[in-house]
Amino acid sequence: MAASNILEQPFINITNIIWSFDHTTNRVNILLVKRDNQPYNGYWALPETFMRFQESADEAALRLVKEKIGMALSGSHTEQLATFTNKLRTPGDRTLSLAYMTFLPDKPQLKAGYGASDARWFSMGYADNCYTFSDGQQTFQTAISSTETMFYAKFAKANLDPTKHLAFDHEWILKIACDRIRNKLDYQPNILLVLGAKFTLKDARMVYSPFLKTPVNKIDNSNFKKSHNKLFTDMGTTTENRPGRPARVYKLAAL
Amino acid sequence: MAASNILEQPFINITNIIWSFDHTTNRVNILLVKRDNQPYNGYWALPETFMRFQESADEAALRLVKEKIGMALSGSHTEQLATFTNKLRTPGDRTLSLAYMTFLPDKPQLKAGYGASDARWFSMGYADNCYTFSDGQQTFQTAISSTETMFYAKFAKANLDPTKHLAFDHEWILKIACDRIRNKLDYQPNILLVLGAKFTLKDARMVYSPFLKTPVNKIDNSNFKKSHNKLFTDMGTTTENRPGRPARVYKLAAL
DNA sequence: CCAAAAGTGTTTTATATACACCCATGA
DNA sequence: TCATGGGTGTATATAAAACACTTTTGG
Repeated sequence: MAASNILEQPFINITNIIWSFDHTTNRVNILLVKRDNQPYNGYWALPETFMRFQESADEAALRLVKEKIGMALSGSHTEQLATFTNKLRTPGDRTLSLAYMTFLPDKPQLKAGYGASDARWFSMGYADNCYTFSDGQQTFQTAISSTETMFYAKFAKANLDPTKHLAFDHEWILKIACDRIRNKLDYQPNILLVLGAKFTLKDARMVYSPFLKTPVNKIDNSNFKKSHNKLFTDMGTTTENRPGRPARVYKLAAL
Repeated sequence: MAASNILEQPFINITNIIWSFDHTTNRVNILLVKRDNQPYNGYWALPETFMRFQESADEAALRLVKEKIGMALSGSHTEQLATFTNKLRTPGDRTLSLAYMTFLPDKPQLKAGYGASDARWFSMGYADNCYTFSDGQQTFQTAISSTETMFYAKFAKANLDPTKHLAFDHEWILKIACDRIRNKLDYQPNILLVLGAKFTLKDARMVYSPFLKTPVNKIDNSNFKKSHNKLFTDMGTTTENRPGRPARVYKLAAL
């Protein structure tokens, strides 16, 4: 595609990291799509859309969720991550990405199609230097580089294998996303919205686990409750048919 | 792929909050310019520029600094704040702002001109609900609203007085900026770059003071040192000709 | 009554706050 | 040697971490 428009400004792209939680595997997930167009044809990538003239970026992010998963959400589930404008991030044309994160209250089945050849949930894990996302067959990981310049310097030189790497700078964007969520875990854990309206403390610890790179049973429930009870509101008790004392349920406290 | 038509995507604007420190008044300052074109002609505003096709947003922010103050800076003095895309933020045309912050190592004299009818330093203070910025004649303040929707709802209805209010949503952008700096004061106080290469603990406390909404002498030097010494590197002692023990000087520790 | 799941309490340790005291310099 | 500016130390309060213990359910 040839540059450019009259204004000589880059294209504006919305990139959305869509988070969910699988209550059977107790794992945090993100949505990845397999690209069906150039550039990076055949690569897995974060869902993207171009921004339209008569919408805000937040609205575009929500439209993307509706297009990909057919789920209408309120703005309270979406937040801005950052804007990525490095010149090396797109081959050929200049495109900048406004990155958002959406926290789905459940994990819907994915329909095929919608402009991509495939769309799947990838469950989150962690390694020493990075976070991992796997669908059982393929595993991708967040960028290792710690600074933007380091990342793009490597990135521009590399010829990426589509079975090991995501399209564009999406491994960098994902790194920024995971770091951001981790930093907000102790004062504004919006990531818990993936648990739906109510959750138990164990649910919450299972969400925290990969971000803290700590197994769930290593996160002490007593201490966890004490340090986070300002963030949660008690909503009563569950009635589940299983051995053991029923757990209390909480919701995120209003800021 | 759509979007190559300029009518289908908003304009991209770079807004830069340029911070400095006045060593005679011991006050933190920001640069404001008086607009000389529509919209908001005659209003004071944050410095802005349109983004060019062959530059990153970070480069555009640095170009803006060079145009406004004639100072060539490295990227390490600039950081991204957020991107503002609300539909109500610009009358008529849709324009989104990529907001950056630049921390100048000193406070240069401002030359007139450069596309604005005036450009001045405004020194920072604080009131109960907001931060204030004054040049001695006029005082502007950061937005009072606590959420984005609240701010823009009020903003769209108001007919703003140019002697009391900044152009566009700049009072909101400034609020986000001050809040961000405040939050990072205890783990990544880049705002201290306004003090130049070296600074004393008292200098640092004078920068912290308005963000914490606390008078300098209420910030205990002993405790301040203990809780921030991981962030600072000792660089020796000053030799100033004034009564009192010479202060140690520090620089920001490398992350 | 036992095992499983969850919640409570206590001790230890680290960090934050308040405040008293000591040191180095110029006049 | 005194006032001024700056650094050091201690005692107290508060919060974090580790871990032992009690409660509630199903079988």
